[in-house]
Amino acid sequence: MSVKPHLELPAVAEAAEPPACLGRRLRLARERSELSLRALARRIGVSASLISQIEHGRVTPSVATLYAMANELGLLLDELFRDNELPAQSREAPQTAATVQRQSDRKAIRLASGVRWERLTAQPDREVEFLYVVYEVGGASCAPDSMMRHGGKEYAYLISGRLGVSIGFDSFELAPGDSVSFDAQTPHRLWAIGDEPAIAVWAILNRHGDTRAPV
Amino acid sequence: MSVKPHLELPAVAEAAEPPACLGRRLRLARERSELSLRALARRIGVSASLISQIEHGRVTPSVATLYAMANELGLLLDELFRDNELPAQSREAPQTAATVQRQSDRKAIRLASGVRWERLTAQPDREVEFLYVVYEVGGASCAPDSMMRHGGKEYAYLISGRLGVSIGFDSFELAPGDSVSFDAQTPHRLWAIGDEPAIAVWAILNRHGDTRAPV
DNA sequence: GGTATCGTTTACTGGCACTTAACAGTTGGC
DNA sequence: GCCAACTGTTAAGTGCCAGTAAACGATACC
Repeated sequence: MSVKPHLELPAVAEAAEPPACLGRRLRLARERSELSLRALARRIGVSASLISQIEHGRVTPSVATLYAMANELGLLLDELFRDNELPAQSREAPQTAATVQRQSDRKAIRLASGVRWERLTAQPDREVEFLYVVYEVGGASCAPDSMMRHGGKEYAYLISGRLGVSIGFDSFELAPGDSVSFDAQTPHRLWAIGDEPAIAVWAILNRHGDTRAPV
Repeated sequence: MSVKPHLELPAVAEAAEPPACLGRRLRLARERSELSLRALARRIGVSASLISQIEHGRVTPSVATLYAMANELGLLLDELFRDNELPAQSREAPQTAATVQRQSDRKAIRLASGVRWERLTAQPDREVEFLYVVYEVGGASCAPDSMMRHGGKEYAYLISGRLGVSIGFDSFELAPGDSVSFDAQTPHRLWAIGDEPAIAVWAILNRHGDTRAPV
């Protein structure tokens, strides 16, 4: 990062230096979203060539640009460049106990309403559903004028975006870092607020009968 | 972001523009960590004045710098600048049902071993512990040569950093986005790997007797 | 008083995050 | 065929701003 001081106290940590894989991931995400270079560029107000260069690692974007890209592609900044490179090492670890669920091979389902569920447990679990949920912009857990009811309890932690939560007659707006928990018997509805997808971790307990239907 | 094109297709979304509160949050985080400007600056290899300017919003840092700062302060990039400003609005919402737990007023406990637990539920919950856990660099759930056993089941989703997981005789290394789940009866141990804190969301189910003790 | 800290501010600059423009490879319609 | 409209890539140039050093005023301790 920039010129090193000549005769200064030694810098303890170098750290930083965005990983090389960052560009590759951005490209993968963009392709997954089926956006062309120019389409994405227009959406976030930069040139197409810049995107190309970023994806090729020729330049590192500014925070603003990177942030806008991540937003538009519905992915987390942190996931984006923690861990340098998908580790071939951890792959070698046998899936033995089958307790670990890698991000890359989660089972996912898309709901029509603009919500994506990704199961965080390797196998289906009878007691708990542990989920990574993405509420796309405009997405909601169910139709605008209806609410859910089912058995069990729900716990959620909002990672990013803004999530609208209606539980019974109360409504809340969650910001990243906020969390909710409630009895799933009371009618509830969740939806993304604003112009970025809302991303949350959910734990749903004992939804036995799973009478999942609008009340 | 930079000069606007003169006679070009209109940019659909402006987006981006790091929020003004970013600096304030960084400062709060630094003060919470009890690091001086210069100490932090030295750790991440930049000048102290730069940090000051960033915290005052006079400049926006590069990704590398911001990333390094977030790391050093043990906070998430996404939490850092999604949601512009702590919303006074959501404050006005009555804590009525007491289901929502705001990030800012979580109950936290620090374990001696370099692990911080923050409770994600507004009240203690008898069935489930829903937690935000930070494993500081070098932090671990228990002593290096010991493991935990207790009742119930555990579910974790790694938000950032790297987390070592030993369950029974198996060991794993989790990358951000990965998750684990296991029966808490089998001896287990968790620890941060690498030079950044590991941050995870945990759901711990029915740890009834809570005979939390090294096996 | 000295000499550590602490955080702040000024003035300067070098690099690089951006741009535009031209490029080559497709698809598809007529 | 050949134009048009799209894909992504690259070269060249520049303006800005993320970074620096250095001096600043405060507080604190001996």
